[in-house]
Amino acid sequence: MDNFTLRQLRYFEALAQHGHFGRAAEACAISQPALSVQIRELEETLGAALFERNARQVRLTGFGEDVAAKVRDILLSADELADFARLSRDRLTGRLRIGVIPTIAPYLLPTIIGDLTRRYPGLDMRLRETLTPRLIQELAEGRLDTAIVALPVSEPSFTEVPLFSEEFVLVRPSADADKPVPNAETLREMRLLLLEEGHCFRDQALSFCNMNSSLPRELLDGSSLSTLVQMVGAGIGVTLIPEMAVPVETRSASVSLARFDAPRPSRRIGMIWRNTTPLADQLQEVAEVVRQSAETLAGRAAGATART
Amino acid sequence: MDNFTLRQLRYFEALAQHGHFGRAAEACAISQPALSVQIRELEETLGAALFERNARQVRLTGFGEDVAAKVRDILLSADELADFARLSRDRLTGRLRIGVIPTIAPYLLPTIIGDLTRRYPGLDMRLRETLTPRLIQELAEGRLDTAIVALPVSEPSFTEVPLFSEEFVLVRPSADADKPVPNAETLREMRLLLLEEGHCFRDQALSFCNMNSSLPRELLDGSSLSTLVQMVGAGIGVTLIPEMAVPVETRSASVSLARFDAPRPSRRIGMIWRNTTPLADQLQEVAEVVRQSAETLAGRAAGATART
DNA sequence: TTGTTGCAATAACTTAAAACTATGGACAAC
DNA sequence: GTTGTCCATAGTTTTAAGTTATTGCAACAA
Repeated sequence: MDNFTLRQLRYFEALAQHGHFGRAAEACAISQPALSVQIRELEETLGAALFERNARQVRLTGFGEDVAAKVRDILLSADELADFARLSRDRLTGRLRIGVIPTIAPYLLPTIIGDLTRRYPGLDMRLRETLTPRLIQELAEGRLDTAIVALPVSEPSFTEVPLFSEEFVLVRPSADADKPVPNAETLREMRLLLLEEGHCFRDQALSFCNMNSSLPRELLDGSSLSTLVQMVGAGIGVTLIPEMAVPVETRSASVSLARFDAPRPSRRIGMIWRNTTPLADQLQEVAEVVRQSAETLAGRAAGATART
Repeated sequence: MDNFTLRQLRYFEALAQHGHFGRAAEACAISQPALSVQIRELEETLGAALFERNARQVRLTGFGEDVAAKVRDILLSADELADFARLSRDRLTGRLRIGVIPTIAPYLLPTIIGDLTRRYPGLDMRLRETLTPRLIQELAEGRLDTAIVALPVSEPSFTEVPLFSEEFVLVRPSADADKPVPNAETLREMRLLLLEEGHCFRDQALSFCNMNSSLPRELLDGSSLSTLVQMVGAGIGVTLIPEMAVPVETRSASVSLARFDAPRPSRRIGMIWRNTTPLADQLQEVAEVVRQSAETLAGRAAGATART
């Protein structure tokens, strides 16, 4: 087996360079006998003499010269590894895999991508948009580093940190703009358009009306908030969308917005990660950046809602 | 400073591969706590977590994956070094720098180059032809590994091994073929052509006649044995050449050869190397190959002399 | 020859590193 | 709860690497 050590290779390089045991030892900050022993052991492991010692000088053998070239290569790679580690230390770097639910992703991502790359230059951000159960699964399997979802998730192996709350806004045809704002009960009488099954936002909306997802209802499910708003604009029914979606989704559709009276429906959005992730500290930082991005966005959204 | 060890890198690779401390430790033939400690120390040296440990599995972090790639590279280079050493062990390999004096080189080299490359495939042989003093200097300085010269050299720092003796043959014009063979005294009366100063063979020839090199003589010095023989052919004088040169140098010239009566002039040819060279064992082997090459050559030379 | 000097090797010993066994604590599964 | 798996920690022993002191060899000057 080849059990020489990196230390021996460093000593070897020093001796090859200085051609003198005493000075090479000094350069390595060890005593001359220590160097002699390590060089001898390296020669024994390799099975051939690396140096020719004579009374006036220490010189590499032909074999030693060949070895020296390879040793330089190894030590260079080792130093590069150390450098790489030093540069990565205490810094969020390399790959960061973030999962986001579909009712957040289109509105929040454009902002946070910019904010995060600005905050962490050189970060290789990989984004995944899918439904909560899959995000949870991928996070548990280590295929994601973190996810932005609606809280609570209640997985004991995950840490949750709240980011913000967002209220739900009623979207109804422009014609209804002057009608009174319905409450949870009256909403149940209306034709409520919802996202298809699996979206957490669907359940959150239903829960506001105290309705059960699995009850037989006359339903028209949309695959995205955008679709739902278009359907409302066509006079097919009403829907709820999260506040954050308002500026994007109601820009071009002829619909009217209405805010509920208290208790207003809302949901809490947060970040989750594995309890065991070594990135916990850095993810706390990321959460803070996301929180601020969302705050900025909410300000704009509120403005948009007010104008409508 | 970066003081991780190759051992830690090997353990790291095993753990990255197995994803399980117990099994990785087994693969490394150490106990599980030993592995845990070494991995922890590697992580401390690098300043960041390499693995995420949880109850069911051990998984590389993003940083760990980057490190794993670099570690593979380092370990590969280390293994290559070990392989290279193992292949070189006990085998004459790589560069071998041989010096030869000019009165031997043209006759011996063609044969021994062939014999040595046949005997040591992959040997990178580098030949140097020059006068003895320079060979000695270059050998002492480590710019040659060995030299083939006339013995004795009497350098206490060199080891000498005899290869063979060769007699000197008188070369005289064809017209003199039937004259009696001169002895040392009568030779002194003839016009003796010699190599220029610096060639050991010049001194060896002179010493046979009990003449001093520095004595004022009517001389015509040649720069090679070939030149001398041509001059003899032109009737300018007589010369001595070593037996080994006979087949090559007298092939085309119209000269006659004569062997002296006892005591015949001769010289001993041998190989020398630094006492301290680690190649001593291999050079002994080389000497044996050269000796046999010379023997073959001498047989042919004797045949040629007889025929003339 | 005979010190003397410079330098690497060796010896004897100490300190540091790495291994072992035994045990503890977290967590998932039953 | 209880059990089993698995990694971390503790305490101890073994091995590796370093120290100082000394020896031995070769070169050089007297």
